Amino acid sequence: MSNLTLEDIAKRCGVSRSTVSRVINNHPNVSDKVRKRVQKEIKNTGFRPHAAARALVSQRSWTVGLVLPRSVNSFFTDPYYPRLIQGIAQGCNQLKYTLGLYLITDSEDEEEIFPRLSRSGSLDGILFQSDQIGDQLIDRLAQSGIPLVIIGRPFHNDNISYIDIDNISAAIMAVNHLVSLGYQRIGTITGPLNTTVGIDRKNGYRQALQEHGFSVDEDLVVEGDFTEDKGYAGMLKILPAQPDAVFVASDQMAIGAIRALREKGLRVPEDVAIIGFDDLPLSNSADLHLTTVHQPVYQFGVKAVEFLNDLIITGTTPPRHIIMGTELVVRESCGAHIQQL
Amino acid sequence: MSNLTLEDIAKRCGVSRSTVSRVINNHPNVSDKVRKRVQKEIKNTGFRPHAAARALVSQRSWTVGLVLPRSVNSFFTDPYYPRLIQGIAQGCNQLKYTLGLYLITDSEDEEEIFPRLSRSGSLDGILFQSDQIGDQLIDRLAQSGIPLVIIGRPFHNDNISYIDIDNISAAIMAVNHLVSLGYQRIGTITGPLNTTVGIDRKNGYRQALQEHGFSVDEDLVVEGDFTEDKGYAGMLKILPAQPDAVFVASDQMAIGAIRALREKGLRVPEDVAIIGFDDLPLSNSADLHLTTVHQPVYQFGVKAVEFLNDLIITGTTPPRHIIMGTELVVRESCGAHIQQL
DNA sequence: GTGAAAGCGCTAACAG
DNA sequence: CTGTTAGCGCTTTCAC
Repeated sequence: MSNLTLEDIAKRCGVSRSTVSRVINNHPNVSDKVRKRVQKEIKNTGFRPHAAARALVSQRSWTVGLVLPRSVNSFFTDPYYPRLIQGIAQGCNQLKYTLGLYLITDSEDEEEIFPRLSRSGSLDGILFQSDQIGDQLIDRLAQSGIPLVIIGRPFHNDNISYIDIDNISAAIMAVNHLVSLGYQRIGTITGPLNTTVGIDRKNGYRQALQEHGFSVDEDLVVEGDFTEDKGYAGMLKILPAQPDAVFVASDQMAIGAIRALREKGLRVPEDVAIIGFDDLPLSNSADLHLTTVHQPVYQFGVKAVEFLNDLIITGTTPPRHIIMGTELVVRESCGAHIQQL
Repeated sequence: MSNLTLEDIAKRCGVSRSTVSRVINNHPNVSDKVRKRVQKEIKNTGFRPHAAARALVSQRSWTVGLVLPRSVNSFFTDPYYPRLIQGIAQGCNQLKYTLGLYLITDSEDEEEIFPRLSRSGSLDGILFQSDQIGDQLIDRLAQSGIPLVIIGRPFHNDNISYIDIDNISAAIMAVNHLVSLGYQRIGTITGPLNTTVGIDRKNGYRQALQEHGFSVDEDLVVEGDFTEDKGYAGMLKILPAQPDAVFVASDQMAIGAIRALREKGLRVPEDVAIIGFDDLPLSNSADLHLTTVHQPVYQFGVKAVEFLNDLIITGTTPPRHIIMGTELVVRESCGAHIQQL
């Protein structure tokens, strides 16, 4: 329908196409009278400037890419990603970017995606979910010079911009809380240990324990992958070691862990206290008042886009790191309310 | 990095830019010798044609948009959407489209998005999640002539292309199965009744009952919204009417419903049989062997993109409708295995 | 089989 | 304040 061009609008208004362009881009140098006339015509005709033409001449596509590697297998199982994507979408809306979504699915060679991402003119910048497998792709992208923000701390390459939460401190905070409540045998169900988030939270756990003079009992440490099933299985596996409290690296896993506990006839927090991580809406549902580390997922997404926009405008060097804070949300599953009686 | 142009490659190879263009686009009229030389140079330099320039001249952006209205509040709660998006992403990869994601978030006026979608040159076509609120946006989009496929049956406008599953037949199939197992008081927890999918599944339920000569007891019908919480609340609400079986319009709600049942000390399926809808991975987890209607969410997404691609190539008229099949997956929650003893 | 030339629709100097 | 002009990088006739 809208196959009008700048030229068409210009003719109808009896001005040149530059003037119309100026009106569209809010340049000051247009008389009010002409501006009004042109604006009216634009509105009446429903004219929209051609995106590709604009992108070509201005070398800005106003599109940013979000890359989610296939190893993010909790994508359709964990509410974390949808929430993150909502935040990112919101950030894009605010800054007038279009969001291009690049899910690397099983069948696609990760190699294949590089040309699509680096093709000049299609993306102003890239948001890339940190991931071990994708790390060499990240390096290539960084070298290509395209503005790039890694979501989460990347593996090898600290010489690159990223946004993350302080997972180590957050885990320490959680475990400290457990210690302060008097628990003696504190276990953990970790995230996947081929991700920095998994590693960092685990390290925080160890660090907190050590600071309090506890030794780390490896039987109390089980690797998970953020899925509920692994939370369930992890708790089953950890139970023989007789924990009195467990720091579970995601709420989704905590739900599985609590399910395992209940099936064994164990009560939360009386028999085993639980602290989760994420604080997504599900964490405080009817039968589950999970004490958890709140991370600002949505705001994190918004911020990531703002950060990327910064790099697009001001350049990618030197690399910068944004670390967002977390906070402990104390509800019932850690047993704090019992202690206060 | 890759600020090379066709012209640069041409020079290095001692040919014209037309020839390089031909090589890139696999035109036949290039001698093997030259083709090889150019291909090698492209590979060596890592040259990528400029997307915007290409889009401008060919009037194809190779991008399709996916629009998710804000009323889809189960977006970050129900695994359905992530799975659908995976399918769509896969379809896009196959057909070499980039996927543009348009989440309409609370704060954004739905009006505001129309210009972004209809801006010429940015999108080759649009996938739009059916939704009551968005329906007028759908009409405007359709009128603008852009290739458009609605995901799910739209509300008022049958004069538009859409892809859906046969929700009515699927619900009938589910309820028939319950009837054939001898249940007498079959209830339903519906989807949101401001969506066609919610309405259709409810109508299928009624229809099946009526075909078998059952009257529809309104106390056995409760409106839900696809979230687990509403499944939980819905079951609590329906319980006084003493159902012996309940058709729950989504697995996510079924999980909540079963939770409610268990809390009341009721067994599934002995006391109340349950059939869900979706058959996402969660439906067959450790403690939950849900009988459910399988819908091919992932393939549905792939198919939607293929359909859209068809419209892009062959034109949007006349509108076509694709209806994908579903099947009943009998597991334990409906009690069929007990009957067989 | 290959090159020259035109032009997609727009922005941004540069004149005036 | 406004118009003219020159491309942005590519595809595609049209000659040869």
